[in-house]
Amino acid sequence: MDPKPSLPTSDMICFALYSATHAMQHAYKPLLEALGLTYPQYLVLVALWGSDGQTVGQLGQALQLESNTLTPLLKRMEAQGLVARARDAKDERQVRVSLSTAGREMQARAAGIPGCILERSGMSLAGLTALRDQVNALRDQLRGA
Amino acid sequence: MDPKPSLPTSDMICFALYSATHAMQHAYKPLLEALGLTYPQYLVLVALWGSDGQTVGQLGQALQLESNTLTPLLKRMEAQGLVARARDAKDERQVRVSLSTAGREMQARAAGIPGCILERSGMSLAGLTALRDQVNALRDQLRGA
DNA sequence: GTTAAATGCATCGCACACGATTTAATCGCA
DNA sequence: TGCGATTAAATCGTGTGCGATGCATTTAAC
Repeated sequence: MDPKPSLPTSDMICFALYSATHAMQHAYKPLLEALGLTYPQYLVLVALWGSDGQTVGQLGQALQLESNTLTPLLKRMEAQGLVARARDAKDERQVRVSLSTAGREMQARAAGIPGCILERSGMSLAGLTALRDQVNALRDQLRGA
Repeated sequence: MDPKPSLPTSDMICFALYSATHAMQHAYKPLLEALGLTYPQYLVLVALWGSDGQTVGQLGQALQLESNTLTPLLKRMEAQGLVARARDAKDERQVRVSLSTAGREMQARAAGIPGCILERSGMSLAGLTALRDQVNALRDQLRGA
């Protein structure tokens, strides 16, 4: 299952994250496909459902993505009619992203997704939470160093 | 730090993996850049250092990648002179990938990388190993269903 | 009040990643 | 032997990701 049992541990944890991320996206894919969304697009919607009208920079902070990734992604979502993009009147350097009606309605249609994934994971909520905290701790250590 | 505290847990573990993977690749990047490698290319080399002359399919099995990802990746590595690609004489459907001299020499030049990452992670070897096993278990659960 | 620096977003180029399809080689079975 | 089914790579199109760069706007300094 693992690429090579003799791999150094630090390489193996990295590969584990790498392949688990792929497996996770694979699990989300059929659920999101039914809504016409990709995984990063879903993340943008989740962020906006939590707080609408965020700037591109705030979304990037939340999702750990740069503007060069977000701009084309948001433009595709705008073309799909999920969000609207508009320069902030106070500071015209900033672009605020807001949910359209279709974008808000998507929340109800996507409501079943987390439960589906939770079930597929075969883990308890407490187990997942603990794992999440450990993975986040590793991430912050690597980023913050 | 997290996108939204109110996110469902199964979404949050997924995002944790997603962002930790990015952070990990970010940590590898400067080390690999000095060798002229990307992270997936490094993974291919690690796999070949373990067992040279694998087929494209075997590499895909090891790295959990499809031929549509591997073929252009391997072609770039061939253009760089790291590997050679040749049809198997016994079964000409298969393409065997073997290390060049430069590809083998890269192993010594990359020897310090796992130690660097281990240090950057700020975790003990045992801690990393335990985390790796949990992440792998989640991945297998998602994949194997 | 004009200029220099910083900020926020967009553009460009490159490298994955994958679903769907195609092509070439091998296998299975009558 | 022959030919459809299967298998292994390669190809095609779309969508991220990110480093480097550019441009417009705002802020700070003088």
